[in-house]
Amino acid sequence: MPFFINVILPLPLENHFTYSVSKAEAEFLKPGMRVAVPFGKSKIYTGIVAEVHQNDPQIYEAKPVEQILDETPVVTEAQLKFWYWIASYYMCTVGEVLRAAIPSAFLLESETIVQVLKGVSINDEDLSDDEFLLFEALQSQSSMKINEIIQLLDKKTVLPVINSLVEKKIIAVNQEIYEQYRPKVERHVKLHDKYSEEAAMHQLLDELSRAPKQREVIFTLFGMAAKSNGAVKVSELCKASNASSAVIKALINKQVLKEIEVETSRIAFEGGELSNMVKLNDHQQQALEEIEKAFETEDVCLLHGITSSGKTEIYVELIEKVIASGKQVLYLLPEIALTTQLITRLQNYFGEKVLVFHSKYSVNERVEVYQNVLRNTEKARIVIGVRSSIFLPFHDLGLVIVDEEHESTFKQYDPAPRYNARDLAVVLGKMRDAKVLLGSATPSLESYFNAVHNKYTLVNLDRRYGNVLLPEIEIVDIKEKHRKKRMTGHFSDRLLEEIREALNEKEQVILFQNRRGFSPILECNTCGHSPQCPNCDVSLTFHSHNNQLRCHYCGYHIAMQLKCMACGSIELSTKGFGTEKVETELKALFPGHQIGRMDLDTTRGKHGYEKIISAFEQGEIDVLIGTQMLTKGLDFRNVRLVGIMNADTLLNFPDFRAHERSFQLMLQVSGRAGRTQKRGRVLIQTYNPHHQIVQQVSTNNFLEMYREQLEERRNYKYPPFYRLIRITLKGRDYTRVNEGADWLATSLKNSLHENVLGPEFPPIARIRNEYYKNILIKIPQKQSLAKTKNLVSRVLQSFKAIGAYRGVKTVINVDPY
DNA sequence: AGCACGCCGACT
DNA sequence: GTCGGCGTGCTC
Repeated sequence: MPFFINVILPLPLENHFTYSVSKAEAEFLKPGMRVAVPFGKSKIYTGIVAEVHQNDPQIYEAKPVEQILDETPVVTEAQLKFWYWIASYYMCTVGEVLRAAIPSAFLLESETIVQVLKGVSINDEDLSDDEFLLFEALQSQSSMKINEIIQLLDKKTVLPVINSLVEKKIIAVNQEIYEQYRPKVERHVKLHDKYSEEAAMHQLLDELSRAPKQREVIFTLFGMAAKSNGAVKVSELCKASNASSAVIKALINKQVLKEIEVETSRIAFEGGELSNMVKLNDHQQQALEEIEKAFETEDVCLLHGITSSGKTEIYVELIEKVIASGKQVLYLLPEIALTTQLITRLQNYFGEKVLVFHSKYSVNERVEVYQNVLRNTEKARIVIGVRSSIFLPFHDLGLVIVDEEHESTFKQYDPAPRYNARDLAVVLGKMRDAKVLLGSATPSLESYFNAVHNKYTLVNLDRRYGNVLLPEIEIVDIKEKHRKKRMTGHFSDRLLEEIREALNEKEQVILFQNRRGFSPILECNTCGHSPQCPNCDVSLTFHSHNNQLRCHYCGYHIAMQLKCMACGSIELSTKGFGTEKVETELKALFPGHQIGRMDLDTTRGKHGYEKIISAFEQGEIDVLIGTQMLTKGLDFRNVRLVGIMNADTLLNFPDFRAHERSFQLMLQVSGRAGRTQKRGRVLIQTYNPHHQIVQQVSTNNFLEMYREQLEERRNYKYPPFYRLIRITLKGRDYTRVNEGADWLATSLKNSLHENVLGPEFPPIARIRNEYYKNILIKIPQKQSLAKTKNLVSRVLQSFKAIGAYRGVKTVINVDPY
């Protein structure tokens, strides 16, 4: 009886694919192993074995697997189960989950390689120009990839050329599979074995008497090798002996030194003293005890601890106990780059038991982290990571901590799977019998609701560490200030006064300006026209540092215009304001002080953030202007004043979570002020000083915000009372998108009635020349989630079958955030 | 998602 | 008349 395997391919395809294997292979293969399989006419993909079975697929003939890539599974059965859950909940394919879940270096893809056959003689006249060009190129390069050929011939369809040459028996094509992961090797050298005898050694030194540099190297090597059993890193030897690598190379050539390559880890913890456990204060101790007590019977706990109340120390205590019991800990953070301070702290406590899983890590680094977790090594006791680390192959997970659980970056927006790592943490916790701790100074309404309704246990921590006072929050009515002419650019007299005072006392200031999306746009004073992006429905924004007009959505840019593009007038002005504008104004107002800016533009590059942050920490920057990224986890000691330039842009955002977000954001920024004994001050500039959210921020009244917003959510049927599924339609053809959206909404309304909203154009209805339209489905608590999703899939399937709506793509987002 | 096969416009 | 564009359908 023949054997088969079902394979998950990293593609957005619903079906599973069956391949045939031999009996021996069937016995060897286990779910979770990688196999290379042919797919389609010419491609080879890496897939994960989902099942080994003997059910012959009657309707087609299964192809044999190309190659087995693993000796042991790289994906555990528990992970597979988790993947299927995710695919079903977030309405995507398992293949898409696979893509997101394992490091891309694990997924080798085939590359077609073209080579000239040996000993062919050709007749020029038999070949077309392109064929000849390719043949010529292959004379010098021996092999070429398809992409290279496309570049060489400068056209898209090169296959006919290749096929023709294959037919003429001039070239051959091969599939090559690349193992992308390469272990990192370091060059070490040691003394050649023949010098182990003392006599030989003396002779060598005599021989080298006329080569002082080389002698020096040998002596240095002695000194170093004593400590490291023989072999020494080349780079270190160079440094220590002050010799160039040429000297060492000469010694290697003379066979005095022997070169060896040592595999090393890219993710090693680089030394550093371990610090002792911090002593918890009474409030922290109490919170810790409450959490531990809750975990005796409950699975999920929400820690509501105000900013700088010392949540991290509580985490550390919990982690300590969990790893002592031999289990693993996952610590999820919204953005790693912004929390280097926290990572350093944890590494100081736990040393090399901590692994970090970064979005900016290279593929190789990711593979190493993954493999350490898979092998359950000593390094992988604690993993700190961003949302994707929820997919790591934990063996024995004891605790998942989701820090800053309200953060929207836990939700993946694009591509599928559009998962929320915070929610998945709770699911994973259930599946793996691990405890889950959600922590935040400003919990999300959803989590707080769950806590209030006894789904989670709520633990409060409302005292700042060291009893630091909460900052004093002052609201500045800029409408009033404008009327009284007390504004200088975007600064009110109050704000300027406070900045001046802080600077005089050599203290630092943070100014918060929401998103660069509100950067200045160019506007003609004569006709009011402002330059638009040709591909998207947005105005181009002005960037002064390179004097460009830029689209944030597609990257389109043109040089700054001197004349209005519509009427030719030269009277142009910039409207709206972003971080750049604030910076310019401030520099003019405080010429003697260092002013820094932190936003997407200035933090580009691998160490962008760190540079700015450390410059601020070192006091090289007096005033730091920034966007959202300032709000997270940074702990600056000397910040006296935080200014929120304009609260209204936040509040008026067209989203049902806008108010909740504004509250969270403003409170988080405020938390940056006065983290030491001296009381900090926060100034909020707004046109709506009586807005309830602004008021609630100023009185730090989370509960009132929670109750009020919850009431709105109830009234307008939003989470946590209703669950949401958003369907986005997009396509190049405006009419098709429109009509398709109408059809889809109508069909859904047939069964779901008033709980289908839209279709509506999103705020930006066209991006990269594609038109967008949204349909929102609201699911009441008592309505079955699974049944609703089933219905949605069925309707979508019929939609895709309608010819008139061809070219309209649909995107499903479950629990949009 | 890719990629091949198939049908219509701008060139030799 | 072909070359080369993109639109449709399939992939175990």
